[in-house]
Amino acid sequence: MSERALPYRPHNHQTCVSQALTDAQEICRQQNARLTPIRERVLELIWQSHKPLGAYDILAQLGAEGHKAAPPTVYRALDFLLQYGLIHRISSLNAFIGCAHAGEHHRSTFLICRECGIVLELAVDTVTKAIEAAAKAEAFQVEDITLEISGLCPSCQGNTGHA
Amino acid sequence: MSERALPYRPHNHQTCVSQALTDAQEICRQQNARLTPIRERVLELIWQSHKPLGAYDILAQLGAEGHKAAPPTVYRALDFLLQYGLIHRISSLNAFIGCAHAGEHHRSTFLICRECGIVLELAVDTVTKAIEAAAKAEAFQVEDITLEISGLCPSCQGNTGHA
DNA sequence: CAAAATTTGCAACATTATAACATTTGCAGG
DNA sequence: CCTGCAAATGTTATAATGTTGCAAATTTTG
Ligand SMILES: [Zn+2]
Ligand SMILES: [Zn+2]
Ligand SMILES: [Zn+2]
Ligand SMILES: [Zn+2]
Repeated sequence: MSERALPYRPHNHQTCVSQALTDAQEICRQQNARLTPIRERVLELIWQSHKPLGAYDILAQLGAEGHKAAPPTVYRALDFLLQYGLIHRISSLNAFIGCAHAGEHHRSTFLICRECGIVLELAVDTVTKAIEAAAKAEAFQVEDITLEISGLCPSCQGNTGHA
Repeated sequence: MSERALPYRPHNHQTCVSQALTDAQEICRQQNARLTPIRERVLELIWQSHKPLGAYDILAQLGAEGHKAAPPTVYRALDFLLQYGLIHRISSLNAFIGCAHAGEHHRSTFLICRECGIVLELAVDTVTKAIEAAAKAEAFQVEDITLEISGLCPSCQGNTGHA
């Protein structure tokens, strides 16, 4: 698996998309899961940028390209993609983003730029360890961690809207 | 400020409520903010348990006690309480919970029991430090942290629904 | 091919949150 | 007191997000 580009900087994003789709196909094949056309298309739409996409944005884009779908179609595709770890849900934004570590067991940290909207997904072991230690100290059994950090990405610092 | 009771174990919860309301009054007085009857009542309703409360639950309870309010009334009260750090929003649940550290500058970690719904708010320095270090390593400027851990609280472990 | 299971279509509905504008309330200056 | 402003609340409507239930189509299995 090749190194991923940093989302903030200009890069050949088509590579990100292709890689994500290829990985998804492989992951689904290994688990006998059916990456149907709709599911694959939704995944591709989510990967169209490094900004999270809302369910109704997906719905609108599907509609614009002729496939007039209803909400359940989109939510079911999203459920599938979540289940197989191909996307993540960003709770603080009610939106979805492609997983940058699909296939790898990981706990994610999301750095969300409030200015440009780009999200960087990290899997930092020290953070996970600190969180799990804190939970353990309270005898709490961790199942799922939602860690979303809002702020300014490197590109947007200094670009304070005084223009 | 006295030590707080652990929410999982039986305790005189009225003490939690009284303390929260007293603290809120003091905090608002210091900042020349008006803790109006509606705002205070919403805060009290949120503190009625250690489980997060949805905006429409609040709305229903206000209605049940004669004050037939509309959504904006509740959301405005919630905005006020959020602004002055008297409550927190739990993004993963679309619900609100009383702040256990009102008046203290802190970064919160929420331990959310999926079984009983009780939420424990922690302010653990090692976690905060690890997160800030991870963000700094990416040159990301942190403004807000959402950290919500879902799992089983001590009381609910073992109570696996085979009854 | 036929039965079973999964996936999709579709209509209605539920929940959460906000916009826009009118009215009331609290408070300061005259 | 009362007048005028700003903050807070009331009211109505609507937007945004997410779910239920059932029917039709598709895929898998035997
Ligand atoms: Zn890219
Ligand atoms: Zn940015
Ligand atoms: Zn209590
Ligand atoms: Zn519990």
